[in-house]
Amino acid sequence: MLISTDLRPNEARALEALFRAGALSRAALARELGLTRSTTGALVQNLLDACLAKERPDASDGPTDSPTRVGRPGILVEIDGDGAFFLGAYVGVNWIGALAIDLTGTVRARASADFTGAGSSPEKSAEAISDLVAEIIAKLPPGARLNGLNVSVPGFLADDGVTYHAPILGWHGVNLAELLPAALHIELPILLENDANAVAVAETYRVRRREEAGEDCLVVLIENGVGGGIVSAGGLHRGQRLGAGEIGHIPIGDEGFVYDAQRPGRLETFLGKDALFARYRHVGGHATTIDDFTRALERGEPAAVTASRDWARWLARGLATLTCILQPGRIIIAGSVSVVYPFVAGHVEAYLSTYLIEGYPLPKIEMSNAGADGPALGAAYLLHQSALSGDIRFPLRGRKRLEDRPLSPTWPR
Amino acid sequence: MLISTDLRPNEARALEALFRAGALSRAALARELGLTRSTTGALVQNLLDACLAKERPDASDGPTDSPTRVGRPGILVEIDGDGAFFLGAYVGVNWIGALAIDLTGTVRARASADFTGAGSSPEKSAEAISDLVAEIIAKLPPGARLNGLNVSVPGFLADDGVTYHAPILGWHGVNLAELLPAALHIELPILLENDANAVAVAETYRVRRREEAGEDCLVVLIENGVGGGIVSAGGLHRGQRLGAGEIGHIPIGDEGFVYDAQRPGRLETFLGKDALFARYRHVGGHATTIDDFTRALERGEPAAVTASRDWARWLARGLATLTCILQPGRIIIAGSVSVVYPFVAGHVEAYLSTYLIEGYPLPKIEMSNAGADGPALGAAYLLHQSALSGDIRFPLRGRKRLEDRPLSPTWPR
DNA sequence: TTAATTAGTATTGTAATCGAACAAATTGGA
DNA sequence: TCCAATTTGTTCGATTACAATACTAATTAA
Repeated sequence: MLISTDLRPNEARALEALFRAGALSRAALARELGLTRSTTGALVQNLLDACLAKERPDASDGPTDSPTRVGRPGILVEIDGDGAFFLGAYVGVNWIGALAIDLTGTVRARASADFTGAGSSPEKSAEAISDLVAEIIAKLPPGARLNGLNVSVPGFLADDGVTYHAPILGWHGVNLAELLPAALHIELPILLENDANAVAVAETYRVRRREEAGEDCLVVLIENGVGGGIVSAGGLHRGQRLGAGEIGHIPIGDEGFVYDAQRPGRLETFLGKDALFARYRHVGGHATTIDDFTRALERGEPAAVTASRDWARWLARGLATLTCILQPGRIIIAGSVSVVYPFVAGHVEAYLSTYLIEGYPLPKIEMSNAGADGPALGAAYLLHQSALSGDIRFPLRGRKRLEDRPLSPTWPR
Repeated sequence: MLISTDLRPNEARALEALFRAGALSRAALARELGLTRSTTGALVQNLLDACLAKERPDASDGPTDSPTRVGRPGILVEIDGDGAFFLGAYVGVNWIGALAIDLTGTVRARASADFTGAGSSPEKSAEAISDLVAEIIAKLPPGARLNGLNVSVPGFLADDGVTYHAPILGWHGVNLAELLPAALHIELPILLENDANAVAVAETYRVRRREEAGEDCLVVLIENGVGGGIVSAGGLHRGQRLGAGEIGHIPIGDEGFVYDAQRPGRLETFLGKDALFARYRHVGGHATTIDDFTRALERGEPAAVTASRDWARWLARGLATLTCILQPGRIIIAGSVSVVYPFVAGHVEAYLSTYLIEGYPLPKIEMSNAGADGPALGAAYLLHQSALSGDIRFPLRGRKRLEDRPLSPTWPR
């Protein structure tokens, strides 16, 4: 009676539709998927048996389909969050974080720690991640099925296609995917992802408004380095070696605000945190933290205003380049330096429009929502997305069917 | 017995596999598709009945699968070219062209004419295209089934999502997809495509080597303007309004080789034909055509060498920007100015590597193959691709099944 | 000549889906 | 209050695409 270890195509599509909509009746789901009600009924029954979906007990809320409608009301079906869990982690320059989301995409547990990734070894990073993962697992319901760990790092895949470079962490040829399993003591699929890509997913995966669903989106992540994540047609544009979006390195001026002997004038040397503060000091400013800098901006300190306007001009130039090449519908500014953006939004948009041909559509520019969770959350979302799209690495099968056959990536408790 | 008007999924996959391989036995096709021989046999029979495939009479050539192999030899099945035809056209600044490919992707007819698109009206363009299309259809076998016309233009979709801007043609808010049907006197799906995108498809669609199949590729089309086409995972990256890849407009320097009051220093003002010749004259050169310029390069004329090296430096800078953002595996230089590239290939690669971080993979840089056919050929290939991937706008059904039901996009003769 | 191997086909079984019919639950009138 | 209209969910064949198996056909190697 029961067969394939992974989701069949329409089961995956049903879960995706339920994820997007939150909850649907069988009939509404049938319309969504283009199947008949009878087929959908059987489909839903399978998902219920597998503990991947459940019927919502309170049929009270009605704003799902249409209000005050004739006919027998449907029974709302929604994803059962406890059906599966996905782990995301982030190795940053100053801190490290991890979190778990459930099958509904809700964050169920998070943990973080100060960690000087730059001064430490990849082995230490693996151990730190392992500790955070253990901490998180303890907060999840007993018997929770873990479906993978995705770690986002500020780096890119090396030419060998296996190891990672993360100059900003001092990593050269590191294979975290090999280090982690040893430190974890759990068998779990391990993936790595670029941090800006992860943030891009975090900002775009959970789409509320319908018109934003298929929208192309560019996320610009500004810390000390500057990274970019490109989401097109709902998927990441990763490039040939999963290293697309290294926008911090595009040559854009002759000389940046901070000195760089190797590649002077690249975007990072104008937009990164160090660059901003170098410029700020150059025009007479004194603050050394982003918080102090924004407070100086709030009270209109001339040096801060000047530095932020200079920053805005180069940001606009970078965004113009990116817009010409990618034509995103939306650009999201993320990272700790992004808090400067609201002070100069008008300037950036004005500069940007002078760079583009008339008639060329201007992207919407927005601030990030995910905040510090972004990198780890996006990493976890990527696993969620893979599982819901039927990726065989993340077989979604629930408890009732579980008895028939052993499932490897389960956390025994 | 007969059912859906379009291709069923595995029929489409089978045609795609046959297209890539050229010809396959049923058994080889079964391995390719991951189906059983029995299923594939039925699948092939359907394609034969529909006149979309045919058995190759000479079983003589063997280099399809493996040589000197034991066992009963298979009967090679290949796509029946006459099963369907696709039209592609190109409206350039100086000329206009059109061609027809058959279901195997082979060019079966072409026609072109001098045409000053810049000085003329969109209505005239539509009429000129219509004339060329009539000329082409006359060369095709009687009863040929036409499956659409795709016109590539050096322009981009306007903000309204319907009309096109092509400043270089003097087009502002032109809806060629509405003008064309009236001029054509045939009912035919009409599509428009950016010319650089089309060239990108022309350069990448027909992949011979296996390792290049899924490769990300960037095509840089250098005429007077500079356009880019981005192919990722076998599909075009079109951006939000189908206008991605307008790389000629990225701000890259302070001032170009040619004066531009509106947006000085954008890539086009360094790399376009006018820019190259402006630089050439500036350093004392006299030639006025690309042919003369390359001849000057061949005999080592100092002015030509200087101009080409300056051109190479800015090309490298542009490619560095594009490589950081997109990380293509391959970059193809196309357009009439591209013939300069072989003279400075070494310089471009050397410059490029200085712009990129160490460890970052360098893309392969190649010259275009498609030549002047590129824009129209790519446009036609896009229709071919849509049809083979089961797009309902291009229903592939052959003659035997055709009797049961009227098919609109057929050319009555 | 025979064994091994591979290609193609005929037959049968099965999972996914559709279509039609029907019972259940609701709204809106009469 | 009752009944028509409407929508939901389910049941039960029929259909379809595919797999599994067994068989025949055509070739090479021994």
